[in-house]
This record gives sequence, structure tokens and C-alpha cells, in this order.
Amino acid sequence: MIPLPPIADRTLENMTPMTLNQGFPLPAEPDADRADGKRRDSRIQVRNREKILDAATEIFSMYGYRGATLDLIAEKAAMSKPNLLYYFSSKEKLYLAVLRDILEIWLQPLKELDERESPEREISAYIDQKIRFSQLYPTASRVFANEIVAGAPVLKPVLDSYLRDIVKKKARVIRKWVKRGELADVDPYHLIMMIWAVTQHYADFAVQIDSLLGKSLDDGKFYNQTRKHIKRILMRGILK
Amino acid sequence: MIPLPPIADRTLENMTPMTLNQGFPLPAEPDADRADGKRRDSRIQVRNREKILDAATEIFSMYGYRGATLDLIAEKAAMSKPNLLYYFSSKEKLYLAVLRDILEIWLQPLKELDERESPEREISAYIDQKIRFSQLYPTASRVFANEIVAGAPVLKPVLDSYLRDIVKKKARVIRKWVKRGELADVDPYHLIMMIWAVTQHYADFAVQIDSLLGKSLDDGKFYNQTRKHIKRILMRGILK
DNA sequence: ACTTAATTTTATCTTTTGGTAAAATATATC
DNA sequence: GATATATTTTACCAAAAGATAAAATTAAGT
Repeated sequence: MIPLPPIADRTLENMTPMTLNQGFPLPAEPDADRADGKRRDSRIQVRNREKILDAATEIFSMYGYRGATLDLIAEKAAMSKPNLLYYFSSKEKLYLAVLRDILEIWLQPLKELDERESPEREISAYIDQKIRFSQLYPTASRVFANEIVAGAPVLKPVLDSYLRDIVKKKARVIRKWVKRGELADVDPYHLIMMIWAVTQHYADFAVQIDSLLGKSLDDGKFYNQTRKHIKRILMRGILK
Repeated sequence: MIPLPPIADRTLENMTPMTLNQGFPLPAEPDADRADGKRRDSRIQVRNREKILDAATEIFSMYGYRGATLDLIAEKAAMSKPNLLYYFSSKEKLYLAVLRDILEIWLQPLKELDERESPEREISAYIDQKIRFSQLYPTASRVFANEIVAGAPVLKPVLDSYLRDIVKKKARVIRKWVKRGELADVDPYHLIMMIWAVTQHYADFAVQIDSLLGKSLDDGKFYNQTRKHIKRILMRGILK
């Protein structure tokens, strides 16, 4: 579970160290609300929280944190705004919940680069995972994109610590492959960035892809074509 | 000059064909305001419009259209809100003006792929242009990213027509190279998408890059390293 | 069935936000 | 330097948006 700090609106002076640093890392409490002894997760509770999170993910993915409104989210969740606020006591808490869910899946594929295997196999599998994520969770990817483009007001600490460490480890593995002569002399960090950029692009800029190619990753054929094409070029580019 | 339609908030029902289609293409009047016979572009006029456009670009780049507020923009432009509205009579008009400026530069590097030259030279130069754009106009790139991620409510028609045509032409050139055997058998569209994805990534996700690598394209050394690295991998990947 | 707790709705409040009106100030032209 | 015009400021407004209170309704436990 990745801990998330309170939102800091990095707006000129508004960006006090307080809001950004204090409280991080956090107790990592999934739904900070109602930590009392009451029974939760009733059928209705679970269903509605999920409905809200889904709706919120979609709205946040389109408009980012600031651009999204509880009215829009409530409408999409087919629910009154006060009712929504009954489940998530503030817009900020809702956003954090959404981000937490996304991070959980988003950080997963990173955890599997095995230096004992061939780079060909491992990197290929990694690309597969990333493009698969873009296919399965395009809206989640866009929420993430919005957050980063906005300057990562919430996720900055996560990028600076958690993600940074993971990437560092993976870079080490890649560097080892290079040293062993199994890979061309590539910079591990840039390679990882390239893979991220290309795979996420198909989710984040789906509208543009659709306008220009008339296709989306939903289309199984297009998905496979894209996947193979990316891999072909990248693998040719980095293998010895 | 690229014509821009009125903004359509693609929010559920709100997306009437009216707001989206009608009025496009537009008379392509740069600043739709004050088309009367009064003299414009006084020294002060020019300076303030520029100050506002700069501030607006920065705020829109962080928060997108919906998330940006005139108060924030006015503050960044060191100007009162009503004064800002004196120069751009609505948030929407201001956003359109910003987008117009961005499109103008953004669409430029696309116009130069010469099939009579070698793909090596041409594509290499193209990548250079794109990454250069990311270095010079990172905020502009993020405004664009926000607009696309949001579903391109304004730019959709431009993507569907203008950009589509340009890309189609360029794809033809690439395909010709492939047929001539000067390039590996790559899909032109995917190749273009890959180049866009990778080069824009360094501008759009600059915060993430900074967190993970501690660098930005502002740093000349890093810029060149990035540029060369991207080109090395991509060119190896596509050349015969 | 009855009681208690959980959920939903209605009404409302405050702040923010896009935008206007009109007065005040500065700038330019003669 | 007077006059007209352009620019800026001050004071507002109405609608949107985040949030709360309390009443009304529904579901659960006995």
C-alpha cells in the first residue's frame, strides 16, 4: 500500500512545505474516513464506493483534480452529491483514494525484471505488461498523466522516493545486461522512459490516436499490431 | 492560421453537435474581440496581451481548461481580473488564443519530411525538431497534452482534418522509403506516434523525469544526451 | 413488528469563479 | 494644456462548487 500525502495545490505561494511534506508518509489508511468500530463494507457500502471510484476516475481522467467537480462525479455515479460525500467526506479524500487504487496497479509491472533471464525476454515481457496496462486501464493512465502534467502535487513524494528506488533497481539490472554484452550500450533510465512514453501514449492520447488512425487499443487487432510494432523497433534498437 | 471552434465541454449531454461543429471552420480571426476600426496593437496592448498569454499558458498547462481560473492567470500576469478581461473578453477566448499560438509552432516541424532525402537524415532531423520543441516550449506541450487527455474538446476537429492530412502525407513518404528498401518494414503511423510519444514525454512528464533522473531538458548536457539516445535507439530500430 | 443504525434526500451555507458596470486614472493627440 | 481615448481599478453579481445539517427513508437485527 502506497502512502499518500494531503493534496498541495502548488499554486504560487499556496505551496507551503506544510501541506506538502507534513503527514508523509501517512498511516496508509485506505479510506481515512470512519475509522471507528462501526461495521463497514456492507453490500451497499462496497457497491457505492466502487461506483463512486469508477465515476471519479473517469471525471478526474478528463479534467484533472482541479477541473473535476463533485457534481459531475455524482452525476456519473447516478447519485446525489451529499450522498457521495457520505462515502468520501471530501473531494481531496476521494482523489487520494482514486490515486491509491491506480498506483497499486500502475507500480506492479515494474516489480519484475529478472537479471538472470535474458534481456530480450525480460524487456519484451515488460513492454507487454505496460501496453497491456494501457489497454486495460486507459482512464487510470490518464488520471496519472493529469497528475504528473499538473506537476505531481500529490504524487511528487511518491515519485521522489518509492518510484525512484524501483527504477534505480531496474536500471541496475539493465546496466548489468549491458556490461555482460547482452544489450547495446543504452542508458537504462532513458530506455525505461522510452518504454513508458510509448506505451502510455496510446492510453493518454487515445483521442489523438483515434483521430489519426481511427483505431484504439480496444480493437484486439490494433492492440496486437501496436504491441508488436513497438517491440520490434525498440528491441531492434537495443539488442546487440 | 488554424481555425478553432468554440469550446465544447464534452460533459455527458452537454456535448451538443451545435457547440462542437457549428462555427467550424471559423473566420480564423486571431483576436475575435474588438474588430472595430479602432487602432489596436499599441505598445501597452501588445505587452499586456503577451503577458496574459504567457501566464495563461502556464496555468492552462498545469490545470487544463476547466481547472484553470482567471484569478490564477491574472495573478500570474500581475494584473487584475477585470483588466485581464479587458484584453480577452472570456476565459474561452483566452484559451482559444493560447491554443492557436501553440498549434502554430506545434504543427510546424511536421511540414518537413522530404522523400528525396535519405530517411536517415530526414527522420533524424525530425526527431531533433520534436525534442527541440519539448525543450523550448515545455509548457506549450503540456497545454496541448491537457487538451488531448481531456478528450480534445476543442482540437478534435483540427485533429480530424488538418493534422490527419499532414500525418497522412508524411506516412506516405515513410512508406515510400520502406518500399525503396531504405527503411525496415515499419508502420509509418506507429513510427510517427513513437517519435511523438518519446519526444513529448520529456516535456509533458518533466516533473517525473526530474524526480527520477534529477535532470531536465533545460540542462544542455542532458538535452543532448537525451536527444542522441532517443535517436540512437529509434534509428537502429528502423534503419535497414 | 419494533427498534436501531445505515443510507438518502432536501434545504442551505460559504467560497470561488466567470463576468459586468461604472468610476477613476493614465496616455496620446491636437 | 485641454480633450478625447485607452487602460486600470473598485465594487458588484449570479452561478457554480465544496461542504454541512437535519429530516426522511430504507435496511438490519432482534
